[in-house]
Amino acid sequence: MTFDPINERPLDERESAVLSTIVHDYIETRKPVGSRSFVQKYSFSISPATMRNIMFDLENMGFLMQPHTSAGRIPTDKGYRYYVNSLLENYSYTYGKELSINEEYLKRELQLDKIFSSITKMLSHISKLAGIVLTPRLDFTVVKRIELVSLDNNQILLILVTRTGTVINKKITISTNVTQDNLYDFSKYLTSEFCGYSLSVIKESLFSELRGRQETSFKTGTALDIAQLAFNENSESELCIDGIENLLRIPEMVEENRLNSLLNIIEEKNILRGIMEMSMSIDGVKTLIGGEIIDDKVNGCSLVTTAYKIGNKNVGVLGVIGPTRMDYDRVVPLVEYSGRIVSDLLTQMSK
Amino acid sequence: MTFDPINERPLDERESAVLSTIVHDYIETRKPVGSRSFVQKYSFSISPATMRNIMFDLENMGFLMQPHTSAGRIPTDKGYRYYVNSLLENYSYTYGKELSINEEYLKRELQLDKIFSSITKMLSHISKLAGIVLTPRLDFTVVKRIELVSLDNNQILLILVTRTGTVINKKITISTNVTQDNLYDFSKYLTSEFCGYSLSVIKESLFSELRGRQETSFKTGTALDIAQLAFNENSESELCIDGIENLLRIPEMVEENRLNSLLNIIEEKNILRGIMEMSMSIDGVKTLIGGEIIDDKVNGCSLVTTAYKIGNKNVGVLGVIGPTRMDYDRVVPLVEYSGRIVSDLLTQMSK
DNA sequence: ATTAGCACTCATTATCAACGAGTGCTAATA
DNA sequence: TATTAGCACTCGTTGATAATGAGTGCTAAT
Repeated sequence: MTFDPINERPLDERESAVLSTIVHDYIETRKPVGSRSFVQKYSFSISPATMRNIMFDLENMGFLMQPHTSAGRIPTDKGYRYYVNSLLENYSYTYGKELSINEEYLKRELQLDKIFSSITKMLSHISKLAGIVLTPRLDFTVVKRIELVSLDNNQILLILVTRTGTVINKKITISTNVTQDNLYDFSKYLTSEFCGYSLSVIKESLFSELRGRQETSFKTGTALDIAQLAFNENSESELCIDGIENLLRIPEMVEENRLNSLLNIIEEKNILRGIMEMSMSIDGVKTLIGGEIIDDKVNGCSLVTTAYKIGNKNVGVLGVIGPTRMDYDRVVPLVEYSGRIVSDLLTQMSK
Repeated sequence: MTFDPINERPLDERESAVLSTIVHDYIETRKPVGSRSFVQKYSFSISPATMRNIMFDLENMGFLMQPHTSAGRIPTDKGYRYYVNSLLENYSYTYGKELSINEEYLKRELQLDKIFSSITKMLSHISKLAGIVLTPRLDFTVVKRIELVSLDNNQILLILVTRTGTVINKKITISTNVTQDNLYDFSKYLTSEFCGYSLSVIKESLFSELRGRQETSFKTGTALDIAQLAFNENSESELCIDGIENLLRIPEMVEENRLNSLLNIIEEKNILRGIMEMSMSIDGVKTLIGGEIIDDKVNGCSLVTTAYKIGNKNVGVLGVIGPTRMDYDRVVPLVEYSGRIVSDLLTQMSK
């Protein structure tokens, strides 16, 4: 793409209004927008010819394109970008309760990962697109209780109760034989020592702590073994996606193989995770349109995300993925609102 | 439908061969089967005219139908039924490893419900249709350890370790205040007393047991409270479904609103659960074709299921749901084989 | 019982014209 | 100078018509 100073001038008021209206109309109807009917439909007080001139300019500046000669115009990615930007500028952040996210239901979820898959489901259900949630890294999880339960002679179940009241299970295998009573003692010790700390902190201090400890009813060597296995794994954040079937009902997704490219990206979760993680450090809603997601590897898709917090700290990202021609007017507030709900929920639970 | 004795005669050898081949061909091509090309393609040593006569008879008997006059024939549900029956008769049960179900992976799953959702995923992935699994009722789950962990002043986490080495969590809320040490004691008691018994047995005997008990370090009243909350819930089996998006890629599912009726049934999980439960008492693969699933509420779909066991006891059902025109030659062995794998796995894990 | 022959049906495909909504360009206008 | 009317042109969509071809049922001959 060559840089052309003429093409980079800011839009005047009328052009801006026209562009936004065109994008809006196209999102609504999925039909290329033509000058004559467009002027009529929106009662612009200019003639179709003038409209054509404006459209011509907007096309030259890269905001619009024609599917073929003698067809109306449709937005380019740049056009959508302009639309979304002005949407975000004038955004009121007062979206109502009509989204009806069932907080009570979420609170009752016991299993940590289930909370997030529930949120994913809700996002997809309300948006009628695919919901996507990046869970918090376990490293940041603050632990309230640590319990060890003997399963077999050499298998131990580690149960972490998090500050939010959810539960993480992990099975570990050791070589030496340990009695349940020993484990009770060790559990007590761990809980009293590390209650209130995050997993990453525990990981750091546990080993030095253990080595320094003298009097114990439990062999230090075995304790170290257990601790190592229990806390040493680097706990990645997880990526939940749900509602892909919604995308399959969207015509522009099904036509051609847009679908395939999208499904590929979705299956290669690491790529998507990387993209999501970039939103982690940003407050507010972030949109990625078309090629912005990942250079031209995915076409015709947009990703709307926002980070969610525990307290003041951004811990994860949630959002929606769908066709570029999605209803940003609804999706952006939905994501924004969901982010706040989830933040509130998690913050409240961890008190 | 009127009963017509002529229509109920058994098929002779040639008719049988023709019918099976027609069904087979239609499953392969999704094109109505016409006499002339059909005779050619499969080198039948009869003339198209004779083939027409046979087809005419088969149509009269209800095995075939014409989408419109002057089109070839396609199978009716009854036709599919005949095909599947003869498939099952000659079925060798020696299907190979090419299905590549990742047993090792499954074994590592810690959370009980995750095992079954993994199995569901695999079924859908391999069959390219929707996988469906009815999990065992928790009542039948044999418990190996029972642990109680105090969360809050009045919240307790119940952890059941099952014989298969998986874990069930449940949060319970009581009114009185209990210390963790008390809970340790109670956990020990519960484990020593009920290790090896199924939840249903525990439920029955726990209360009388507790009431009869005299000397205890733990107030009997509170223990009863906890036990009641912990074990009293009637634990239904769960229905996992995955891979619906596969169905959306199948043309005959998308055309018309077949999809809707199917999705409705899938969302009303109770209906489907009832249907699945009927397969529980049957050994071997069970197929339900078209209207057989549930009288004409779902059209054009088939359900292939088999029960799976722990030891000798059927505990759950797994299978595949897809269009009536599915590849039974592959799906039936897949389901059969998966059933055996899962049975082996669960049986082995519970030793 | 089988088959050749024949008239008939009907979905599919190709062709072609008419239509309409769109465009760019030019010249007249406010 | 910006706007607009007018005009020739493009091109996807629609609808009618005809040709094609794969299929059928029926009848009579083998």
